[in-house]
Amino acid sequence: MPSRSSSRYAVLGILSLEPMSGYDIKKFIETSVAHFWRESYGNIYPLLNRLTDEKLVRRRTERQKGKPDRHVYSLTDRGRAAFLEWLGEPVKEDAVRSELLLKLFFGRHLEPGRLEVHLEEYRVVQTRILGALRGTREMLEAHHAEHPDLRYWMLTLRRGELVARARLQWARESLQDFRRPGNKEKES
Amino acid sequence: MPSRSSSRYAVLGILSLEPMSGYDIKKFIETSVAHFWRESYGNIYPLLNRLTDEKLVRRRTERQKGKPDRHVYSLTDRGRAAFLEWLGEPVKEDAVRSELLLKLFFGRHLEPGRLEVHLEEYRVVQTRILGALRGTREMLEAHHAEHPDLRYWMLTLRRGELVARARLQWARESLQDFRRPGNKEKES
DNA sequence: GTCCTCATGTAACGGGTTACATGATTCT
DNA sequence: AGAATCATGTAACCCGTTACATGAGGAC
Repeated sequence: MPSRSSSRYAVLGILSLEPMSGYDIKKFIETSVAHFWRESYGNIYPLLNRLTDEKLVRRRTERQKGKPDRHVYSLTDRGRAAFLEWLGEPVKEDAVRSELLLKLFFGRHLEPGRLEVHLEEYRVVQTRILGALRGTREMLEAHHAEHPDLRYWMLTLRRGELVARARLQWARESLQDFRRPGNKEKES
Repeated sequence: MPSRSSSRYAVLGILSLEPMSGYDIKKFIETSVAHFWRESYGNIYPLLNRLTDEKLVRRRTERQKGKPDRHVYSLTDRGRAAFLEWLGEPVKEDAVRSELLLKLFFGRHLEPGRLEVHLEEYRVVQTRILGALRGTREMLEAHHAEHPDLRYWMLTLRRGELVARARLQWARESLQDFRRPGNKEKES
C-alpha cells in the first residue's frame, strides 16, 4: 500500500517515458504538464536521491567537459511496479484553495475599482493560459501525431482548455456585472 | 508590505463578519467557502494564538458548564487594517496540481477500464459539487436575500458552478470517447 | 560584456495536515 | 447504547518552495 508524495510518482512517470536527468525532468514538466503540475529543483534533486536509495530508480553518471556531471536516471523494475500500482489507485482529490475567490468573497470591503482590477488580472491570466494550451495542442498535433501517448496528452489538454474557458467566461461576466454602476444590489 | 500565509487572512476576514471561536470559524468555512477554501483545526488554533500575540485579534473567554472554555475572537483595529491591506494586494495565483490529470497523462499504462473508473469517479464528485453549490445558492437566496455581502458570495458561487460544469462536461465527453472501443487512435 | 543555458545541489523556512488526547451533553 | 456535537489544543510529520552557491560555454 504505497501512496506517498505524488511528486515521486510524477518523477517516476516521466522517467518511464525515457531516462533523464533532474534538469531534463524539470524542462519536461515545463513544456508538457505545466498546466496541471509543477516541480522545483529543490524538490526534484533530493527526491531523485531518495528514489535511488529505495532502488526505484538507477543512476548513471555521464562525465562532461566544462559542465557538472550529468546524472541520468532510469526506472528499475521496482520503480515501474510502484508507478503502475500508484497509477491504478483511486485519485486523491487535490486541495482546493483560491486566493482570488477568498478576496472576492470579502469584496464589499475592497476599495472601489479594486475588485475589477483583480478580476481583470485574472481574465488576462486565463487568456494567456488558453493561448499556451492552444500552442501546445498545435505543437503536439504537428510533431507527435503518431505518439502512442498522444491521446492521453490531449485528454489533459482538453480539460485545461475547458476549465480555462469557463474561468474566462466567468471573469468576463463578472466584470460586466460589476462595471455597470446601477447594479449595486440585485439586478432588476 | 505584509503578504503572509493566506490562512491568516481567511481567518481575519471571517472574524470581520462577526466575532467567533476557532470552532465556529471551522464551521463557517465548511458551510460557506468550502468550495474554494478549507482549514483544519490544527492550523486554526495555533494561528489564532499567533494572531492574538500580534494584536491583530482579541480573545475573550466565555466559561461554560460541562464544556471547555469558549474563546471568542474579534478583530482589533490593527487586524482590520492588515486584512484590508491584504485584500487590495494583487492576488497570488494558487498552486496548480491535479493528481487526476497526472494519472491520465500516463493513462496508456493503466489497466483496461481503469482510466474510465478514474473519470467516472471524477464525474460523480463534480456532480455532487454542483449539487452542493446549487443548494448553497438556494439557501442564500432564501435566507440572506438582503445581506450586504450576498452579491460577492454569489460571485464566488457562480465561479464554482461554471468550473464544475466545465469539468463535468469534460468528464462526460472523455468517458464517451474512451468507452467507444474502435477509438484507440485518433477519431476518423 | 552580459545574459542564457546547462547542471547539481543544500539549507532554511513555511505552511499545512493527520492523528491523538480529553470529556460533558444531547440527539437518535 | 452509541453517535454526533461542542470545544480546544499539541506533536509529529510531510511536503514543498525560495534563496543561495558554483561555474563553464555559447549566444547576441
